Amino acid sequence: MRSQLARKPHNAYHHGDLRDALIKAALREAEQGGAEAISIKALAKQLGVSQPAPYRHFADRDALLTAVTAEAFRQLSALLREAMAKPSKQSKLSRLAQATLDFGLRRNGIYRLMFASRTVSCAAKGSELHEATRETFGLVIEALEAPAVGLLRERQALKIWAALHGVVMLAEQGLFTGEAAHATREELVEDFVNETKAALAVAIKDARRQKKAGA
Amino acid sequence: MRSQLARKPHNAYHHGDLRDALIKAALREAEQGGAEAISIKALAKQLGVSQPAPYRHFADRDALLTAVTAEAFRQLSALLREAMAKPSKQSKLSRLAQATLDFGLRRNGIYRLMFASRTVSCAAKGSELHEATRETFGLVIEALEAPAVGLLRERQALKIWAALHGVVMLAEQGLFTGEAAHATREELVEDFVNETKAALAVAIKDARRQKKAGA
DNA sequence: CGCGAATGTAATAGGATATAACTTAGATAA
DNA sequence: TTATCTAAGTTATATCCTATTACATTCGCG
Repeated sequence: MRSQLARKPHNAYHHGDLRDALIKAALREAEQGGAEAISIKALAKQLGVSQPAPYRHFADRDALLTAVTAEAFRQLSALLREAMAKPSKQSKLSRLAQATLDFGLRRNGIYRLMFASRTVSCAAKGSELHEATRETFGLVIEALEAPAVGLLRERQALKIWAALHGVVMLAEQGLFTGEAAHATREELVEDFVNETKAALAVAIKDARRQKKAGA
Repeated sequence: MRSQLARKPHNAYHHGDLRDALIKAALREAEQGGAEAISIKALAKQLGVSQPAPYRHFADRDALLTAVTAEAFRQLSALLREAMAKPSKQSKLSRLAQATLDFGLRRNGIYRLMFASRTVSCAAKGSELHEATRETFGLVIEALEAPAVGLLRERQALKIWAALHGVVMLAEQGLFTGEAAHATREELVEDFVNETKAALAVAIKDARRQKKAGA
């Protein structure tokens, strides 16, 4: 649907590129208040168009939220890619993990929009959103820097990804302030990272041993 | 605020015990659609009272949501307590973990209400909701069946709690359907449980060794 | 019994989603 | 170049929801 030709005017209509403007403005709104903070009416006013104008680009509020969520996933992917690319003495996985935590805490509302709503699970298989989430998860697998031994790699990716989300979730709930405040979020994330590395190392060794025994 | 006397009529006013009825009805609504599915107007209609009647018991929608969330946490606590109490060859931690996963998937909407909104983090220290969440987390610590060695026990509780939530979250997002579907949610949870046990055992041994060395 | 607080109702304001009918601008083709 | 078609936007409106205000009822207590 997005025109790949005509780069400059992109979708230049009466009032400019409303579709993209809506997504960007909605992302700004969600930054603090999450999905609830996104109001079609308010966005329209903010962008200087009439209140029903957005409905020319999105069937309903949910459709807008879906597009916004997809964009958020792409931004997260970009962030993770960047974190993994920059040279560092830390491992790729560690950098990805800390970047995810950072994203989840800094862009709190966006994070909730992405992971705490049912938007994602309703995304159809070929949809923009589905592709965006798969891309992000692909980076997690990449960050493991492990060969594809059986299905173990995917499993470890799932585990570290789950653990990361749990930490972000608890951090936002304030479970780290209180008697357990001694364990910083970063420490817990590093724990999970190390456990993942250890489990992967063991699994790979096992797989090689089996291969050798078989050969 | 809850009257501890007058058990039978409880708070029998004009139309019965509206406050509790609202909370229960709201929980029913949230069961499927999460917090968004809770409409004060609809609840009032359902319970046969006028639309503004609920405002006699809750300052606004948020106040109702907070009370509902607290009730949900108490229900989760009861479930976990039950799972931990029943005799089984599995460990307490394993039973707590699987029960949490079960709750998160079965009562999807309720779960999102509890963990995916900002309601909890806004709960003041002595509030009903805050107490309810602390009680639940207390059960996690209890399930570890570990002595209070330094702060390690709380840290392990945080970690397993975080990991569990991550698994529920990803499961609801459908990340387990697809190429990674081979790893069931239950398997991942059991992985985390075992890692927690292993880490605890090591930590306790270390702590004892240090104590002995010091003595 | 009667008074006051707790509880509930009717009326209403205000904000949000969404649809229908009409208008304008931009592209396309005879 | 102009007629026309379609995409994009506007005004008006229906519907739903939250929330407040002012008024009515009923319960319990002195």
